[in-house]
Amino acid sequence: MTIDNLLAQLNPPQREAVTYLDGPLLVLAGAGSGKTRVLTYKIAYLIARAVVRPEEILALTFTNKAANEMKHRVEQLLGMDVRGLWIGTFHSICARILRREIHHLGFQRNFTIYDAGDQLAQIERIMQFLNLNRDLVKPRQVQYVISQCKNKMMDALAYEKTATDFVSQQIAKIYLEYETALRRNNALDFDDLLIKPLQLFSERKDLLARYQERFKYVLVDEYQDTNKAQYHLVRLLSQPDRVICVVGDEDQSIYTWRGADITNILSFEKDFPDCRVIRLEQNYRSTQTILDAANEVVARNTQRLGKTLWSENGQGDPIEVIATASEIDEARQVVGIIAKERARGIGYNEMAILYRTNAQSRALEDQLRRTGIPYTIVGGTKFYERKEIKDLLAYLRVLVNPTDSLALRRIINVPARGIGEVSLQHLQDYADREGISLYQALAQAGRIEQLTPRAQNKMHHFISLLEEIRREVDQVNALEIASRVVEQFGLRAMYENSPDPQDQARVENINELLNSMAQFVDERPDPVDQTLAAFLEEVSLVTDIDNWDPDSPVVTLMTLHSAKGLEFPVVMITGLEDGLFPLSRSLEENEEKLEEERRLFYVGMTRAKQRLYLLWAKSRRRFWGDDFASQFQNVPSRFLREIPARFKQERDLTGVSESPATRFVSLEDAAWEEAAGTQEEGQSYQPGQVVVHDTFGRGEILAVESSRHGTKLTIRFGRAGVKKIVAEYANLELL
DNA sequence: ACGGGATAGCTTTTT
DNA sequence: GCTATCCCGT
Repeated sequence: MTIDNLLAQLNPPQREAVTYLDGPLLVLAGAGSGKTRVLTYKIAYLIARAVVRPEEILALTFTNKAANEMKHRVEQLLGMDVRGLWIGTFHSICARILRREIHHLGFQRNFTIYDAGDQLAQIERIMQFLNLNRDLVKPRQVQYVISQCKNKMMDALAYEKTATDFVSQQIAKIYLEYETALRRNNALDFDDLLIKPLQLFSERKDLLARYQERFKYVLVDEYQDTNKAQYHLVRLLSQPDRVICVVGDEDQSIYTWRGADITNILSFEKDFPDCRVIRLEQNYRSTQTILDAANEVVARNTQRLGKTLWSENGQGDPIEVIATASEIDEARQVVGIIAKERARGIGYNEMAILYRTNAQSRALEDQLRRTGIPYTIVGGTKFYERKEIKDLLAYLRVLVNPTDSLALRRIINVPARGIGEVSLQHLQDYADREGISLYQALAQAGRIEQLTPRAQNKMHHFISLLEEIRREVDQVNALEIASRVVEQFGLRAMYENSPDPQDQARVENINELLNSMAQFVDERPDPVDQTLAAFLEEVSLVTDIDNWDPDSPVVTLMTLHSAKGLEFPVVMITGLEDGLFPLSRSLEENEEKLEEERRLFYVGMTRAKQRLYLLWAKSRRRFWGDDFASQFQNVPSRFLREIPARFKQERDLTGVSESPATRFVSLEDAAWEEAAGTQEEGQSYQPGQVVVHDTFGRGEILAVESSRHGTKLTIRFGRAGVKKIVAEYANLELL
């Protein structure tokens, strides 16, 4: 395609964004305004005009899927291969840099990437080692603090200095130990992937200069969701010529909870005073009704640069707001909508069901399965978290990086081979004494006097087999290694002859992993790309959404977060209840949290091209609180009220749930319904009501939750803050 | 050393 | 309610 043809396909602001090359550029791209198009065309333009060569471009995206699509699109536009182009997520690009350079920081190139689960396991182990009571701080909390620190680029020593109270001092200790453990294991966690390159570049200016020289043009997608580390990385790599183009939408910033810093985009103009700002406000996706409604909602936020979307797609249908009695009824209504849309000629793959939390998929799934509607669930998957899969992966990790003691510990006695707690402790003591890794100690088991000959023997056998396979690791492909591991260590045999159906499922899962490895190998013609190391990197950085196939004829279920960047002709957003969406924590905390929830709602609404359905349930069973399965009484989400009446059509079906044939799924459910019903006979509470408490005074009910133990109310009092109160025991006066 | 039964803790969103 | 971990008897 010629450059002129290319540019002719863009509207004026898009064209300007593509061709502007005189300095830093900020593109504020509203939902559906062709942001991906601008990025791909810009890359194609840079190459076609020979401004830079493909290998001199660095493009950073939010998902691997986006990266792959953009790359294909660029190749299509140019009609040529762009192999050298650096395009990928921040994490994968950083991993790529580190695989080449990390030896400068004292790590080895074959480092392991720890996911959240590994992180947690490592923290738990350290806490055990330090003899710390789990009641003092929960491992989860420590993990959170460490991650937040890393996102702010605060290392363990710096954190230690700020730790004034006892608990933070303990966390600081764990943090310090955690860092040494990772170093010893030659492992990096997700946050390290972003931080280590920064460390590298600050220690080795020569390397920085090399990469700065290499990347003549830097592009960043979803700039509103970058954190401090990513921000610094981008700034660093775009120097000295500041040849940079960032694209983002502050209204779609939905990841501040994991360190994304909305000020990165809000103050881009301050960081690059001579930058050009281009707004893309024409939306090519949704109907005017959907856009207007979304605009009205998000306009309530204060943290924004501001823009107003418009489209030429016509008014379209009003937004349907449907009130249902329970999550089961809500799911039934969803099924009804799908059937109706099908009759109108909408395909299954053109519909999406979105929700705030993964747990909500369950009720929906039940109904879809029951009615035979084909569906797929994106995210929330725990495939890689299953025991048998983690075990197999741990074997593979040890083969690639024997110093990964976390992985080695996991498999040293799986399947049971007679290396128990005591022997393991002796082994560890020896390793500590000699200052060597657990793996090295294992190789010297014969020299450890404390071990019984029997244990020495078992260890010798185990390590010989590992070593034998390890010799092949770089010679043959990932699949071959894995199948050998499965066969020779008897990972499948462990479950194969069990009568337990769960064990049969484990066998299938192992087969499924081997299958995906076969596919991995098949997809890569070059043996260099088929290695085990490459596979392990892929599984740690690739997510569910990356493998999601938009053309498969099934309805898609996913969280609102996962839906970012996608679009569907028909979108259903479920669980629009105060306390669920927006989630109660954001209501109990501050206005900023609520604004983020609102942006999330905005993201959800703007996924819809033609029709948008918003559903809520008056009563919902949630696995939460002390009693794990309690029934919550809900009022509609405040977000629903924020949509002006002229854009919506409301249907109240809260009273029509009594169709006895399908009403109760089981006796047990009936009991729950009854439990929820009883309280309505006496005093009935509803979120939003104002009550007076003897000691706490006036307060507003935020949530009503009923379980075996009675009705529990979450109330925000003027002075005492948010409290949880059992209604039966408190003398509450309704106002 | 290992398997069975009791029990604690869990669910916000994810690269 | 589910599951991962703990505790105990063999």
